[in-house]
Amino acid sequence: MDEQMSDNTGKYDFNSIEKKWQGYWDENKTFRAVDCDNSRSKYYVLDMFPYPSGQGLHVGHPEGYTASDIVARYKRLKGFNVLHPMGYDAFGLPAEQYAVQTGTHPKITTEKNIDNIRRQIKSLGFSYDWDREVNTTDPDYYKWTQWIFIKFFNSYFDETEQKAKPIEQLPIPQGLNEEEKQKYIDEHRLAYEAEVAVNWCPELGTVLANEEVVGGLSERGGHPVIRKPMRQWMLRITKYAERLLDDLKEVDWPYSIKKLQEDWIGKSIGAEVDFAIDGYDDVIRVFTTRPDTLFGATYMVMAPEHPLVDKITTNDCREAIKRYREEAAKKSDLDRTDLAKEKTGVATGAYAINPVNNEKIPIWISDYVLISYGTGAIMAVPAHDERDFEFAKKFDLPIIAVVKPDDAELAGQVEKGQACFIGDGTAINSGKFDGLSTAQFKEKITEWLAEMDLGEEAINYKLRDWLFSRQRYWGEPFPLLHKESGEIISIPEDKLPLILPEVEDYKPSGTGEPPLANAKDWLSVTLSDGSKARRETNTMPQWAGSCWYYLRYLDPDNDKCGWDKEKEKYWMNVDLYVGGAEHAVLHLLYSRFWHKFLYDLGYVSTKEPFHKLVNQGMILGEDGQKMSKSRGNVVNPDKVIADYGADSMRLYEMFMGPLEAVKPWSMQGVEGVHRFLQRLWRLIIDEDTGNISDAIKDADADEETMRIVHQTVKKVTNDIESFGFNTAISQMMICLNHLIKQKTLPKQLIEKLILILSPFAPHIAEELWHRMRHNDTLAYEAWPEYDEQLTKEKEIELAVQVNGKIKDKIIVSAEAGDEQIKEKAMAGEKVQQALGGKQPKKVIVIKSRLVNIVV
RNA sequence: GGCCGAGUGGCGGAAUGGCAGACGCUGGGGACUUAAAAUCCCCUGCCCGUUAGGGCGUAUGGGUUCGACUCCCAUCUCGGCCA
Repeated sequence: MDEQMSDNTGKYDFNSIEKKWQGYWDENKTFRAVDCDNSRSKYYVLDMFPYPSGQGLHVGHPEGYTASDIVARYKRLKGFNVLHPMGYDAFGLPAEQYAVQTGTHPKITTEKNIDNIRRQIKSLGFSYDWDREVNTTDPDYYKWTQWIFIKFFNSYFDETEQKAKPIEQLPIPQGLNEEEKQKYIDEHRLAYEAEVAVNWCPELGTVLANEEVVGGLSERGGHPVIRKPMRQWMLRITKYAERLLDDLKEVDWPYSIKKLQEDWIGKSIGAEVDFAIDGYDDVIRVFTTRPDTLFGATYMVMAPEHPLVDKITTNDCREAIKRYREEAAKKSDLDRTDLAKEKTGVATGAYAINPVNNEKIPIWISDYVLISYGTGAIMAVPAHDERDFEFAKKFDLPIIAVVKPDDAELAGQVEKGQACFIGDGTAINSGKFDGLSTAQFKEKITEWLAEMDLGEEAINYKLRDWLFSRQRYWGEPFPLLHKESGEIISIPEDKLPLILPEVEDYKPSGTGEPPLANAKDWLSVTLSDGSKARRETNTMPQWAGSCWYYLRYLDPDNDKCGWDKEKEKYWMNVDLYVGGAEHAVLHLLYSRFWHKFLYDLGYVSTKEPFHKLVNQGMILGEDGQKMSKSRGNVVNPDKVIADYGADSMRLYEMFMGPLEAVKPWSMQGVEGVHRFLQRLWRLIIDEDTGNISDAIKDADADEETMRIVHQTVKKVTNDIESFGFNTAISQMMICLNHLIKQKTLPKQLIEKLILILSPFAPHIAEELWHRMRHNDTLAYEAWPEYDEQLTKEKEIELAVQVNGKIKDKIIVSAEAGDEQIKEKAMAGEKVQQALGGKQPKKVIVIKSRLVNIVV
C-alpha cells in the first residue's frame, strides 16, 4: 500500500477511505474468483442482476446486494473460493420507448445507464469479480441466448423418457410424405409457432402485454384493445410441468415461493370425459376434477372460441351467438372470469348426451369458460360448482344435487336447489353409485368411464406454454429464416450472433409488423442455393437473457461456447441466490425451465440452477409508504453515501430489521449506525495522530472482556449463517459499548472485532486493519474462532417465580446443581413472604433461566 | 375472492415454551463549552405512588401448560402476490 495514498489525519474520513479501498480492490483484483481451484471448496453467491434504468439504483437494490456481499466476504474469510458476479439485464421497454420519443438509439441510452449504475454499485464496495461482468444486450452475450433458442427449436420432448432430445432423433411415423413429415417435425419442436390470442390494439398498431391493458382499453391513450389470434413463437414449458413441480423438493427456497410456483403450475388430477353431440358424430371433450358429479351435469358450456361452436349452432341461434362472440373478444380473461359480476351466455340450440344417463342437455357458450384452460369446454354441475350455480340460476337451468353434505340443514337446501355445495360428501341421484363417498366415487367412475371408452383419468395443468415473441425492437432477434417454401430454418450456429439491425424508426410498422420489418436490407436473405428467405421480425422477451446469465458468469469471455463444461461442473449450482420476491414465479420458473432443458442436452450437470434462495423485503419511504417519485419520498443512495459513507449505508440497511421484512427508511437510523462506526474508529485510532490508540496493547484481557468478545464472535458467526444480520450488528454494538469503557484493549481482541465487522463495513475494516500494521487486504484472513468455554458466565442470575410471577432474583454459580438452586431460591425473604407459609407442590428449575415454585 | 405474510413502547426492532422490550432512534435531565455543534454520563412501556413498592401490558376472545409474544382454535386489522 502506497503511504502517499493513506489518509494520515486522525479523523474518520469515510469519503477518502472508501475511495482508497475501492481503488485498491479494483487495481489488485482482490475479488477475482479462480476457476476450477480444487484446493478450496467453491461458493457461488448470486444477485438478481438489475435492469439499468435511467433512474439508477434506489435503496432497495443495495439491500439484497449488501446481504449477499456479507455472505460472500464471510465465506472468503472461511476459506471458500467465492464466485460473486454482477451484470445487467439491459434489454427492455423503457430504452425503446425513449428511442421512439427522441430517436436516440437504445444502445446509447443503455450504455449511459449501465455506466451510471456500475458507478453506483461500485460506490458501495461490493466484492464482485468485475472481470465477469455481463450485459444481455452485448452481441457476445446474446449470441448464446440465440444459440440456446436454436437448441429449443431443434429439440423435441421424449414423453417416455420425460426429457428433451435433438430433433434428428424424433421417431417419425411411417407413410408420411415430405410435407407431412416436415409438419410432424415442426409440431414437435420445443420452440414452435402458433396462432394465439393476443391483446391487439388497432389504434396503436401493436400487441400489448396483459398489464398494459386496463378494462379493455390500452393503458396509454385509452384505445380499444381486442383479443386477436396472431402468429407467435411459443416455448413448450408445459412439457416440463411435472419436473418443475417435482424438483421443488430439491431446493432450499422459502415455503411461500415454492407454493407460488406450485400454484402457478396448478396440477389437478381428474378425468376427461366425452359428451356426444345430438345429431353429430363429433364429441365435446371436457376436463373435470369432479367426475363424481357427472350425474348432476345438466348443461354444457363451451368457450366462445371453441372450434365446434360454428358447426353445431342452430340457425335461429346463429345471430345471437355471433354477437356474443364479438363481445367476448373484447374482454380479457380477467374480465371474463373473476371480475365478471354477472354471468352471461347464449344457447347454441344444440344438445349433448350425458354419457352416464343418456339425458339430453343443452349446450351453451359463455365467456366464463376459457379456451385456454382444460379442453375449452365444461360440463356444468350447478349444484356443486359456484359459477355453474350462478349461471343456472340466471338462465333458469335445472339443478340436480348429486353430493349430499354431512350437515343436514345444508343437505336439505342443496337438494332443493337453493344452495351450492362444493365439498366432499355422499353420492345421491347417481344410479348404482349412490352411497359412495366422494373419494371412492371418483375412483370408481374413472374406472367405469375407461371401461366404457367414454373417458379416462387425466392430469391438467394451469401452466400454459410460454409466449416467447414480442413485437419490439430492443430485444434479441430470433435466429430464424422463413423460406419461400414456407419452411422455417434456424441460421447456422457459426453465423451467430445475428446482430440487431439499425432502423430508422423504432415504432412498429403500420401493419402491426414489428419494428424489425422496417430494416429492409436486413430482412431478406439469399441462401447458398440461390433461393430467397425472410428473417423473423419478432424479438425475444426480456426474460430470455436472464434465463441463463448465471451460466455466462462462469465463463464470460468464451467465444467458442456459452460456457466451459469443466467450469460449469466446478461452480454450479448457485449456492445462494438473493433477490426480490416479485420474481417468485416468472423469472425463477423460466430459468428453471431453461436449466432443465440444458440439463437434458448435457450442457449443465445439475437439475436445478439455484440451491438456496433468499428474498429481501421492500424498503418503504420515511412516511411508511412505497417509495415513489410522485410521493416525493424516494431516498437516493448517492446522497446517503456522500453524507454518511458506503459502510454506514450498508450497515444501516442490514440493521433496519430482518432481511425479508418490509420496513421503512429512517435517516436518523443511518445516523445511529454512523455513530457506531465513529465510536469504533475513536476506540482504535488516536484522532490527533492517526496512529493506533495507546490503549491497544499486546496484553491479556480480563475475563469479562474476553467473554464478551467471544460471545460476539459466536453470535456474529451464527447470525451470518442464518441471515440474521440485524442481530449480528446489535451484538457488535454491545461489544463496542463494553470495550469503550476499558482502559487497556488487547490487540488480538480488537483484530477479531475488525475481522468480524469486515463483511458488513469493509472499507473501515480494511483501513483499521491497515493501520494495525498489516500490509495485505484482510479479505483472505482467517475468520476468527471462538472458544465455547470462554463465552460462558461464571455466575448467573436466576429469576424466582411463585406461581409464575417473579418475586425475587438470586445469583448462583454456573455449576450449581438443581438442589442447591432450589434451596437458595426458597431461602429468600421475598419468596417466603409470597408463599405465606404454604408448602410448595412442585419446584421447577430451568438451568440458567429461572426457578418456578408452584403452590 | 384465494393464497402467503405480519400485528410487541413514541418509532425501527429483540426474545420462537422460561426474567418481554436487547440494540438503535426519538424524547428528558446533566457534564464539557463564552455559546452552539459534536462528544460523554443518567433516565425513558403504561397506570397508581414522594419513595419503598404495587398493578397492567406483546391486535381481540378463548384454550393447552407449573409457565405463552412464542403452541392450538376463533375473530379483527394491515401488507404482498395471484385471480
